[in-house]
Amino acid sequence: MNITAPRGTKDILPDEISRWHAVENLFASVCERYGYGEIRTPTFEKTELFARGVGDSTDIVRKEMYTFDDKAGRSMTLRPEGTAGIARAYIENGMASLPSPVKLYYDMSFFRYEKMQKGRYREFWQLGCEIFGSSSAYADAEIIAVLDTFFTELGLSERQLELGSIGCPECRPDFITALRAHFEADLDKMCADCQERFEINPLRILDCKVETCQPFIATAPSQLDYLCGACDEHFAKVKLALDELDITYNVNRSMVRGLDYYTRTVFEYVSTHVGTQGSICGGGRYDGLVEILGGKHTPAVGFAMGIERLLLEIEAQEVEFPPLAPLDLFIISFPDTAVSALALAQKMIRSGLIVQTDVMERSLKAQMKQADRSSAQYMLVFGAEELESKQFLLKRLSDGVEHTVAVDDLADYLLKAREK
RNA sequence: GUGGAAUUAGCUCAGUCGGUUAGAGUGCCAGGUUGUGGCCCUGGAGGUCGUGGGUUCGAUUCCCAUAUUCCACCCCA
Repeated sequence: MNITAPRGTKDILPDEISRWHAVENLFASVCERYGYGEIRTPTFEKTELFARGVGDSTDIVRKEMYTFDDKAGRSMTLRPEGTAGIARAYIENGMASLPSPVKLYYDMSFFRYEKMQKGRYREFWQLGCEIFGSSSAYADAEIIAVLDTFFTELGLSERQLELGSIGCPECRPDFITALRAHFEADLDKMCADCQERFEINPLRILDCKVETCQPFIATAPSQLDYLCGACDEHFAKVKLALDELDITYNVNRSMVRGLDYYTRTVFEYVSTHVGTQGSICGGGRYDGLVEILGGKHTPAVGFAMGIERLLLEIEAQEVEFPPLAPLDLFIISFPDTAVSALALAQKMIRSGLIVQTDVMERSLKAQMKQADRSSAQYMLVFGAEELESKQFLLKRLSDGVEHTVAVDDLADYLLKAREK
């Protein structure tokens, strides 16, 4: 083995791709029914976009980005997430002048330099949605409704939605002050990471999993108790809308987000099936992002869902997919009819059928075996006699029943056979 | 970034207490006579035992390094 795929990347082979297509096609279908349009942004952007948009203090920006200088010496970065690039595109393309709200969805791959684990890759795919221009809690509710419909139609019955609010620039400082006050006294009894978090971002202490820190975290105040009037009202409205939509959720009093741009509503779909990477999908409101990137103040809300993790979850929950369309016909030929068989296959394929014929110049028996393994519905042997008579003995592989069909009726016959 | 485990055929795995040509199942290819598959039988191809060093008369086996994957942290989708 000479050259291998770079660490953290992987090939998706035909065997697996049908599941990807099923997920991606369903997602597109659901999004379009909710009135979202697809957007694709560049694979790399100026580094500054992520430094500003995602946040300098985040792990993503500090240690996980694939950053390089291009030949003109400009710093570029492979996109580590989608929202910053989409917000940039929203501003740059004057989408603010489109009728509000602007609803977008995407299906793109992202890059983060992380240590490999199950459900965690260096190039990974996300499906996501964004709504720009609405500050209403109903936009938050709709974003979650999109996901609920998607999961329902996918057949993913087991799902857990964690919901919280991290407040806004008005009320978060008060909460952080309260957090610091709470932890300060016992800080020396907590882990080294937490002591560092205390300085950099006390919110992160709430995420700590070290055993000895738990007692202090359990008694810590919650952002939910420190929401300002407007944030509190917003959160209540989101919950009300979800109740009305029959979407169950668990109010999580200690949710934290890794990206700086989140405000107010945050949510996450979690699972126990995808290793320690419990989060399948995360999202929330980011009212400040467009402004941070130089646009007009534009409220927005969105989510991103990891396709690889979703597929792990699908497998764990044994979700069934509709089987692939089977081969309609396998044409078996002899050396003197092989070219005619190719032409016949071409004709059938252009009628919309799925057809294969031998391109190995194999023996009759080997072709029969190939036809069998291809799980074709029908096969026919195309020899000199058939070339002469223009009649084929069509054999149904499931039971061996044979019918004589004229060449001109072949396509119709097979198309009708599909309907059974 | 920290700690731990694994790595033998395309795939799933045996095995060698250091010793001739490293095995199985499955998959792949062909044959079992001339125009009809699945089952069965026979044969074949396919491995520098992850890679590079070291110890040794001799290493796939022991030691070190490195790569990759997995697990726990960390982080996130």
